[in-house]
Amino acid sequence: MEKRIRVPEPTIARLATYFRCLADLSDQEVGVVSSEEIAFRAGVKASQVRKDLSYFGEFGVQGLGYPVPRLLDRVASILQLDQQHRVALVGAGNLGTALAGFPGFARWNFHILWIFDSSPAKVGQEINKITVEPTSSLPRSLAADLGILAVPGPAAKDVAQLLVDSGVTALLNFTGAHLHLGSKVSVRNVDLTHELAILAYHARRPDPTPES
Amino acid sequence: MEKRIRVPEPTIARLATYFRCLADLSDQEVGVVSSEEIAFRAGVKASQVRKDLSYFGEFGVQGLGYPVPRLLDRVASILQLDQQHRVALVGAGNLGTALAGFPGFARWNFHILWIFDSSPAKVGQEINKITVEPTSSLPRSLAADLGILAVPGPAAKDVAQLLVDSGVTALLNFTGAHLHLGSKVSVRNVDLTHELAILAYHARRPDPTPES
DNA sequence: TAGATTGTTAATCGATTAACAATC
DNA sequence: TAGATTGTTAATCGATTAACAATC
Repeated sequence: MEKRIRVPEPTIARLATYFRCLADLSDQEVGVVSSEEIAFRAGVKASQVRKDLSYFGEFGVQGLGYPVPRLLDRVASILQLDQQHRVALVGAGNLGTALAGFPGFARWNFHILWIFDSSPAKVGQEINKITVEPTSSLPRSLAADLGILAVPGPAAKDVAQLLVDSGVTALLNFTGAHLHLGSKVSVRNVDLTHELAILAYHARRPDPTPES
Repeated sequence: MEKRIRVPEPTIARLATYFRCLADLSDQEVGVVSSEEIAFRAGVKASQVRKDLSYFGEFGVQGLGYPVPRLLDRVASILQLDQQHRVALVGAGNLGTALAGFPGFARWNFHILWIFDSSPAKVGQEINKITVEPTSSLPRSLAADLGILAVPGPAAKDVAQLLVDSGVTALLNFTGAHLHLGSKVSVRNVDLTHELAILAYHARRPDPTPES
């Protein structure tokens, strides 16, 4: 790799998949793995794997493959999974509460350290050892790098801005609202009704059988 | 539109966004809307909107725009949001319970009618008026078109197969596992740790300032 | 009619894939 | 060395965008 080329977003997403595969291989004490094997597990082409990795350096040994522990470390470092991430969660309804206890987060080094809700009934309660604070206490300096939005749709824009003003630079948005927060803030939207709608389009609709 | 051309997957995803915008416009009693306005609300280009719609027919009036009620109907029909969808949910943990009560679903015509869990402690409980049944009662004929997988990762593959054997043809998968279920079954993966990992990559990493 | 906006074609852009020289 | 697999280039593929004729 010579020039620092822009890394495609799909590459980043696949890197997370590779990370999971590599963690599995590492658990199984596999020492070396080929791009072919990673590709098979991740459901992509081998050349895709090599191309994706090549954006970040050369991690393999020709004729052999990739040393699992080393590659796992490197991928973790690229995704910054080798450092703790402090997460602020807004919305302590059913979804927010489920997210607060989501077992996968801790294993990937994500730690929800703040929970906010606007309902006085929720404020003061403990969820997963965290005391729920009033959303009205925002904005304030939070030392959080990530934020999760699990509030009702109409509140989304305001709460998102409160989080940004509190220093959060990346947001996971479950509200279905379209947020415009400027280019300094990354947003990933998880829209559950959208997902079901896409599935509804496909359900029972056999892929067009090419006739002729 | 003449030939039945393959519709790109991103187009389907955007259609769901347009649907939401159109529903908003309809609530506001707006009668006609331009591709420009839809595009602005959806965060895409106007030509993208027109291209996306053109895969399914001609819904606009030159010089004027699109009649909102008619277009809303048509988009709903394309996504099959004009008919009820029966959903089977497996996994009644925190996440599953939150999904069972997710307010957005009913509004989009998705109805969770079955909830399964493998834990005897959960079976027999009522969640949102639905009695939790044992996962071991699957497979059986379910009259569900969609399935939601909210079980722990290791159980994912088996439970997915049980749902498919029960007649489900589309699956929303929260387990993070990579499912291979053949081409007749659509799968959408929602992987929360992946999303956070992608955000972690971007957090505090200013977009590469071109330094020329 | 003049102005506006669609539907569609063609150009552009960017990502995926195949192919292969480098090399362990 | 012979066999294998990487890293990278070039070809392919598919989606986005711009442009504009059609037409309300």
